[in-house]
Amino acid sequence: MLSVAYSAEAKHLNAARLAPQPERLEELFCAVPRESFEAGEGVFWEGDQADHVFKVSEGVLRVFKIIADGRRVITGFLYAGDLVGLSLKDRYLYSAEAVTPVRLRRLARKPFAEALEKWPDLRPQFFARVCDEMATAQDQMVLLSRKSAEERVATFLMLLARRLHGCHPIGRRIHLPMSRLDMADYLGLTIETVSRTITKLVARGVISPEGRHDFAICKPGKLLALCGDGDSYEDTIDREPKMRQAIWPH
Amino acid sequence: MLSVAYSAEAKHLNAARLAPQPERLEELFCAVPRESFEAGEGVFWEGDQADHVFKVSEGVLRVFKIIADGRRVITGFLYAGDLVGLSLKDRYLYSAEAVTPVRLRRLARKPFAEALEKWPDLRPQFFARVCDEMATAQDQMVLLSRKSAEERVATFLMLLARRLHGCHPIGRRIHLPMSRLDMADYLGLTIETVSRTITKLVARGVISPEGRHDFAICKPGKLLALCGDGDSYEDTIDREPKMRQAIWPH
DNA sequence: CGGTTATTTGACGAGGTTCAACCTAGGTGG
DNA sequence: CCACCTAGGTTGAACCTCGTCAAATAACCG
Repeated sequence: MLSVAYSAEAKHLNAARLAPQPERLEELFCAVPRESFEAGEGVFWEGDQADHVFKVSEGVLRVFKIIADGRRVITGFLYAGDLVGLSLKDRYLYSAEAVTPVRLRRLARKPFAEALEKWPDLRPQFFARVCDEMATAQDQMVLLSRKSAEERVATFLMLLARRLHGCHPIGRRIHLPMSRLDMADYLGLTIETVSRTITKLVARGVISPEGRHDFAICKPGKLLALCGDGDSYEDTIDREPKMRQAIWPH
Repeated sequence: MLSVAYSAEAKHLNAARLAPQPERLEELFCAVPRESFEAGEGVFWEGDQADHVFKVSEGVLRVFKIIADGRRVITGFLYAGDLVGLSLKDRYLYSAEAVTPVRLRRLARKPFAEALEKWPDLRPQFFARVCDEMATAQDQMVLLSRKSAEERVATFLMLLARRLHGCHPIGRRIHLPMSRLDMADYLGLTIETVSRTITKLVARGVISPEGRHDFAICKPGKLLALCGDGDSYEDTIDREPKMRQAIWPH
């Protein structure tokens, strides 16, 4: 935890002192060896002492919570380069499991926090990561709160497309490493609804299946429109009066 | 307020010198005057340059996003003592409006960031705030993703009860300053469903209305059970085997 | 007191879930 | 090399929760 950082003993700084100053947050992790996890294997569990911060180096991780009756909510999928366990205090708020075979680097919280104290340049980078995490969480709240099944699936596909090849996923293929159940638990739907929605998108020629876990995006514009994010300019103008009524009921 | 007294005195003593080191993050805000907003008034808008950080000093704020068709998602309600605009980069990710008449203090981002650099003691406090924000966001994702209308409303009431008087809301009254529409947009429901659900809870004697915006919690245990969080210890143990099966489908 | 807005209540329908059957791919063993 | 087996995925039909539309009621404000 950050609060212990500035009172750290010298011995905790040893590793850091020997290492050159990292230029980027990610480089902190280069010193430690990589650990491997098989698909389905757990990395840590909700409620565990949050001793470590992780950097995914290969593969995909799912992060989730369980509530009554065993209902599961996947709050995110993490890809190579993503950091896990940043915005935590003493306990993990969620569990993490490997979706695919995963390799990751583990850094104890203490040296991580010490590095942040020692090298101020790292702090904005750290902060930016946390902000991204927050922004993602907010988008997910929007999705879960107000989007239809179709919009949810479209948004998810768009998200993966963007992650895999920048902002112009035209005609590109996307790979869905996770099961339909994972998707469902991420999108707040059931596997059946996810499956049906995908079928519908395929039928309309928006995407085209290339095996069960790969799709080609045939109509990226259409897919974007289906996300329901309403970021087109005309839309904004057209709905202004209606919005005012809805937003400011006073 | 204590923090006001501290600030005034310290400022006097250190007139021409460096500002005094604030003991707490919140005290940073004591120097600036309070601004007032009427109910329904906007404080900042999604997409605006994120120049300031705010501390609510009185009243309740709602924080929300708008998507296509004017659909609104309220991502949070902020009460006295809460900080707004912490986990942001250059632009606000959401809009903020006053639910009730609000008084708040505004601090420019730059001095805020400088204070964080200058006084390391503030950083863990800042970090803790951000973590709480994240934890809240995750709980909200769980609510929106997997909870029934009844569970959502119960969770909301419980949240307010806890905020108003600690962890034991037995027999206590809660005040809902926001409209049913606000509640609906926060819980991912419609006003009608919110209304009906409340009516049902009243009919079952779980809560009892005292005007439209005040309720007494008659059966806090029952209300807690209705939240669907399954956070009782026995529950966790009992469902362990079932969970494992659900979590690792491989 | 009258007009306005928020909330409640009712009837109905749609979107999504549930339950169940079926299909498909990938792995295993004969 | 093929048949079988199994887990994951798809499809169908009934059901149900919640959303929609409409009207009634209750609080609010001048």
